[in-house]
Amino acid sequence: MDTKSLLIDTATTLFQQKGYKSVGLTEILKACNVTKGALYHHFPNGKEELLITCLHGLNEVITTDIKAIFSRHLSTKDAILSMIDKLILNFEKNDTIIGYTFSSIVSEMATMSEPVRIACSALYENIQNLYHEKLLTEGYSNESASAIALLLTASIEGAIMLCITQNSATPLKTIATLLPSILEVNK
Amino acid sequence: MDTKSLLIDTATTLFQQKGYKSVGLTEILKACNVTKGALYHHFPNGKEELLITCLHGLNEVITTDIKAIFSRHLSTKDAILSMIDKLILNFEKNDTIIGYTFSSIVSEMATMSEPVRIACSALYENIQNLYHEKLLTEGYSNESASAIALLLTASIEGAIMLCITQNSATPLKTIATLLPSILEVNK
DNA sequence: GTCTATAAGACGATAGAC
DNA sequence: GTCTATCGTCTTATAGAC
Repeated sequence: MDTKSLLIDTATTLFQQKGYKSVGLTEILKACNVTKGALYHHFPNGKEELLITCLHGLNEVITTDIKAIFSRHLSTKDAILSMIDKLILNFEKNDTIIGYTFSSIVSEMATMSEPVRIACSALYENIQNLYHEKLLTEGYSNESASAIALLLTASIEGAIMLCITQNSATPLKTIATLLPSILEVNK
Repeated sequence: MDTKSLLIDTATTLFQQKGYKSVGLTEILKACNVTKGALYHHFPNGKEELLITCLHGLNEVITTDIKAIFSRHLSTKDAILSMIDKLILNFEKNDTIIGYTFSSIVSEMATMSEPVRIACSALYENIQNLYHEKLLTEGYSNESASAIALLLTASIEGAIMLCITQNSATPLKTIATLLPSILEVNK
């Protein structure tokens, strides 16, 4: 793998695990055996540019992943439940959720850096759009589809935060039992 | 106000606005005209001890606030809607939600410091207990009351994160339109 | 494109006077 | 209980050799 991709991959994982400020450049560099010179060659504007690139990459990963899950399940309900199952498995393996959430970065950086805020906003918008489209194919109205897409995004992100705080996957499991009825009622 | 309380109040606001790592000790000290010597007299273990004290204080503030709102509204539905209204007002005034959320601290610190994680966990548990009790008085079963309490906490915290990311109160407003039906269905 | 060495500053924390 | 001065350490970022 080329140096640039290696840097992005390593940094993405570390940022998701520890947040932005807690991860030093030296830590990223050590983790993938790259030196400062190389980093500043690929990212002239330094750490923040690296973070934003990571967020763009995450956008693509999440999109293709959700699309794949959605194509395997006809109903939004089954698709969402399968997504949450994957999150739970991910959490129980790594003690943190890598690859899906970026709440640490959002809450740490959204008020500090406008470019980062915009990148995070695009990511959430993207996820909600995927939910929205799936709901439309099931006959939901445009308004209720977008409202439910938002509720799904919010409750899943909130549940992930509770999981991290409690050190347990229970919150995600509980959410999974309640979401089906929400989907049915608002159809 | 005594120096210790002044430090706690100032630090609480700053931590909620900017997160933990982004706020330097010097910034807190300048904001309330206190010197390093005084801070380390009241908090010998430094910044992290100050944070944990802030979280404990936040716990009491949130508890009394939610209890007051709950006593003014008979149904959980009305109480929650009134709570969200207050969050929206808070957000539109300050561009950040001060006094209620601590998501920035959770996601930044939960994986980094075990004492902080425990303090955050206690805070969420407390909030969920308040919801839980209120739901019990309305005749919800014990299990469904605790499940809904969790969903309420998760979806509101998630919505706050979306508000911060999008720089708009719309996510909270949307959540408010959906929560009533969730409360009715699971009764 | 990658390396090392170094700059310049911020950080949390401490010591000792008052 | 509060003050100032200072200590190490860590941080991001740069300069210049290869």
